[in-house]
Amino acid sequence: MDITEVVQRTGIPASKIRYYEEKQLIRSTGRRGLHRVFEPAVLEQLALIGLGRAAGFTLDEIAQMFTPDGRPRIDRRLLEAKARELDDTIAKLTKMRNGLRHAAACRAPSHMECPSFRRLLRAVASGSLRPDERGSARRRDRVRKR
Amino acid sequence: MDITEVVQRTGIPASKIRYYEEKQLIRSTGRRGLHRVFEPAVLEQLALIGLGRAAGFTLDEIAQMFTPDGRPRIDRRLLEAKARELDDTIAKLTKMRNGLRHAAACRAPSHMECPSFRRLLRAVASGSLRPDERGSARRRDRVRKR
DNA sequence: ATGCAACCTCAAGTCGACTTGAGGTCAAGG
DNA sequence: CCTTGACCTCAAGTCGACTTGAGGTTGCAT
Repeated sequence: MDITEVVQRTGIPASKIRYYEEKQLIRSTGRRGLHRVFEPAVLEQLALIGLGRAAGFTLDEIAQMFTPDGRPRIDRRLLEAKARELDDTIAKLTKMRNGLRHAAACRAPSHMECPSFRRLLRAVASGSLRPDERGSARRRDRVRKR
Repeated sequence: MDITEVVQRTGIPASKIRYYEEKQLIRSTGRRGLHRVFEPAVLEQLALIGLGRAAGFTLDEIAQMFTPDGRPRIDRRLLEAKARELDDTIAKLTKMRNGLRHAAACRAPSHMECPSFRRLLRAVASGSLRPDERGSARRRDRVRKR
């Protein structure tokens, strides 16, 4: 497979694919002339990277978790730690989603009158006031506006 | 409350608080001389912003969802859309976490032999190959390394 | 009244993750 | 054989979200 096919099958721009290769997150298996040649497995690897990014991990963290051929690294401690970060993130997101959903549905005149929304505020204020002190999943970056 | 107290109670650096004010995500209610004065409610608002960021929303998106005093905006359509983005993100994260957790626990000699991990790969490759085409939660940004 | 730590502003810098552009090479179709 | 369009490299630019630093002002304890 050449890079164009990878682009077509994944929707990921070529520049990003080259960048990932440069960063050692994936590998091209050879060249036809100048042109990179990829194994089909790269499709799965790219999807995995996408998932990792969506999960809030940095490229460096993803590089730590998986080898450039998409297999998980053997460091079980690290893997379990990352899983726990995700637990934490998932819990937060769930809280947030419930709050949003409720705010969207609620018919209270002002949302401050809505006990459910106030409950979210209290939970947020008590639980996660301090920003993640230690190694939770990382923040996301800028919007892709096409 | 002056900014120092907000810093102490939230753990958020003053620079960030000023930045959020500049960006209209929060408001200081006055000045004592030069010094900003904040209402206690700002603590909840900051926590809410933190939650939003952790959920992968950009500051602009958060500004859209909440007023500078921390109340949800009335646009129920938008709020529900954001909630759905979160559903999607949560589903991905859960998949990822399960994969990671399994990889950490699994005793298979190579992870490629592990049916459970291969199932993750297949799911990832089929489901989320195309990067979020439209308005899902956004990527996170750089690591804070202290 | 005086000092000075702590606040202020505003511009510039940083960081991760990419994208863009200039300039060059080459595989493949005509 | 000769285009030509798609690919290549490498440097520089961009974007969001902050942080840092220089230079200035001031609430408040002594």
